[in-house]
Amino acid sequence: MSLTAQSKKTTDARAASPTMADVAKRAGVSTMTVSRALRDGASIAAETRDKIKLAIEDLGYVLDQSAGSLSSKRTGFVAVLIPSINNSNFADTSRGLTDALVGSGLQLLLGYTDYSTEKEEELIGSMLRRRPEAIVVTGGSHTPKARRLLEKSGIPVIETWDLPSQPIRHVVGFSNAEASFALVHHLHGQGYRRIAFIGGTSNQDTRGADRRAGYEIAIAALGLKESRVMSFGTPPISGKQGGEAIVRLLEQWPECDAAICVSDLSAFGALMECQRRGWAVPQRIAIAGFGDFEISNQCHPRITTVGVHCHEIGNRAGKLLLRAIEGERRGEPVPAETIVTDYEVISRETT
Amino acid sequence: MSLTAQSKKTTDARAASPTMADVAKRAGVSTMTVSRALRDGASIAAETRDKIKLAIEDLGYVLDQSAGSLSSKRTGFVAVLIPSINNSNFADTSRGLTDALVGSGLQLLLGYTDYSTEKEEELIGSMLRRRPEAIVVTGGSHTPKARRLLEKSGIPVIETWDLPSQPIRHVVGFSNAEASFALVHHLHGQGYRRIAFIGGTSNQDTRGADRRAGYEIAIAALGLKESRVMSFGTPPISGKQGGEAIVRLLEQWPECDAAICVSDLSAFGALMECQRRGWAVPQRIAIAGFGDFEISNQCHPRITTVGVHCHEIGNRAGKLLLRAIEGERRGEPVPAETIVTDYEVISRETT
DNA sequence: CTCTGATATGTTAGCGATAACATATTGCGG
DNA sequence: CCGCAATATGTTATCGCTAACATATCAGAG
Repeated sequence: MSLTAQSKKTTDARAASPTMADVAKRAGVSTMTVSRALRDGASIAAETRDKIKLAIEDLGYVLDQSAGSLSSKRTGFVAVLIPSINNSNFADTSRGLTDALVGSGLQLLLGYTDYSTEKEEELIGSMLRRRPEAIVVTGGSHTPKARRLLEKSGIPVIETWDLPSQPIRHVVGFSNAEASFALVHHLHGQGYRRIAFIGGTSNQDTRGADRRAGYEIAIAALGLKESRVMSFGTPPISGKQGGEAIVRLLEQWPECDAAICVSDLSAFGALMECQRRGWAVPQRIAIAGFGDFEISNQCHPRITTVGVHCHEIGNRAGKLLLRAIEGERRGEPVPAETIVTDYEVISRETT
Repeated sequence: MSLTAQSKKTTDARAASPTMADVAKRAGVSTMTVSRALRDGASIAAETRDKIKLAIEDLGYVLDQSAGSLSSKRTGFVAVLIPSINNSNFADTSRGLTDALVGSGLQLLLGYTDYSTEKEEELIGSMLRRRPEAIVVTGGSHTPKARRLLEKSGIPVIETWDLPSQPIRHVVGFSNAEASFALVHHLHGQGYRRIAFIGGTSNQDTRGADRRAGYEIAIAALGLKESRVMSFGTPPISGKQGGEAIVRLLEQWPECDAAICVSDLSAFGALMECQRRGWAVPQRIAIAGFGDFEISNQCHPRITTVGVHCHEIGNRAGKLLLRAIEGERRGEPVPAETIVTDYEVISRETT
């Protein structure tokens, strides 16, 4: 207390961050001018801008965007909910989104639902509290409350990776059931007749459930009498679980000549387990996956799978939401859009 | 214009989201009471709380946290920068962070640097503009400006996955060089003498560079005359690149009996390529990775690697930052802490 | 010279919540 | 039945920034 008393505002508690007012004062301009200098090409004299930049440097000033958003109603971010951080498919989708948003001033705020709709509901709540400018969710299956939150959010909502029968608004995705159906057809075309399906034990992973449904429908449509579904592990099932599942599968139905796994990861695990046990793939049993993960094209033998255009899903979702945000901003009506993305069976060495 | 004119505040432009004032009005209380009802155990009459909850339901009100943070100085999130979304090591670390932060009211805001310090600098800027309560970065290598930003940020800073010689503040990590050194020693102990190193062509990935440095030091320390470094591809190198690299390696140094790959992913690619070419692993050449990715324990044969405790790194970083935030809040001095995490060589079938 | 329309900057009034400080209201011991 | 502490609620003043609307300056047309 014996030292010189200083201005309360500037030296209170270990130097609170400088504000725009501090910068303005130092540069000898008004805060509004600072604000303008910090953003787009508002008309600012080069000299003034330089003075301001200097003051900012000197003070180590960093704009407080949350204060700015309160005033401007623009938070500059988009909420994106994906099931898991550790799935290259969704990683690709968020990469696609990021790519689409470059230069738009929008950032991604990612949230992970762990394949749980309850967790999704919670996340939607906490995202919405931060006022994103749009929200992208994975799949079309939500808790009633989550759905209500999305519907009333007042921002563009995009459901991805599925074609929900009752979309909330925009959709960018494909039919997992149809893609799975196509894969069964492909195996059938290659001569396989006793085709099994390996997946998780619950329907929490709705895309996994859809793929199983597509499998069942295809089996029936092809007149293959028996459907053989081996459920093992909580979705999303891991490589290890894929390995265990194929062992059980061949114990239960030794006559199987092909197995479709719910994802490439489980297909990979199944393949490795077969190698460990000396079961020739595809001679003893053919294996196919889903999703075209990088690993499927690297391992030996390479895994037959269904390529889904993950990056494109994200990219088109990103472009769509930019249009939607822009449209809403200028008060134009933005019609709900459904974009159906492509998929294709990629035949490789395991079938 | 012929319809009944309504209150400007409430029916302006397609129903702007209701505010706390709307809720307060409907519930017949003040905004402060609503604010209290929405948070921790402030003293609120049960009856009042119910009235408020009802009003919130009716209006579909969602708290605007950005407005709240402006006033309370608490944004409720922590910035986390990791090199890549598509690397299970970093995924595990952010999982560990998330786990540590459960119940603290803090959320993670993830950013991906793509192994680029320029991108990191940019991200640090945009993160800081949103006023996180702490920031966790990967590695100890930053641009000068990024470093300055972090130092002046006024929030707890934690560097992870490395032991920087001049830490900014807190550190949770291990020495990649040391771990790599240990792996070379292990291979040497198994009888391998002509050990090579496979990695990327640049030092952008500093952890990769550290691992190579550890390899070189070990080679010298063990008196193995020649160090054989095969650089191929821009880090982080993929499985495919690992596969190409091992082919080149054995063209250039056919006498090699072991290869250490900069990461498990490249080790996996190398292993698969060997299988494809009929080179027996580990008889023709032993292969080791780094990071103990799940895949290394699933493939066949299983890959020798170095287990680093990714989840623990994240978890301890999370706990550390909670302490630091709490300490700063109550004005206590928070000493810089360095937490060194463990690693271990995991010997499996490829060596 | 005056007027017009760029260009550059300032002023004022919030954005929607919360901190901090009142002010009722209640319960209960004395 | 008074007074004091605990409980429940209200008031006021920001938080740091930007929208919207002035205002000032200046070049060149008329």
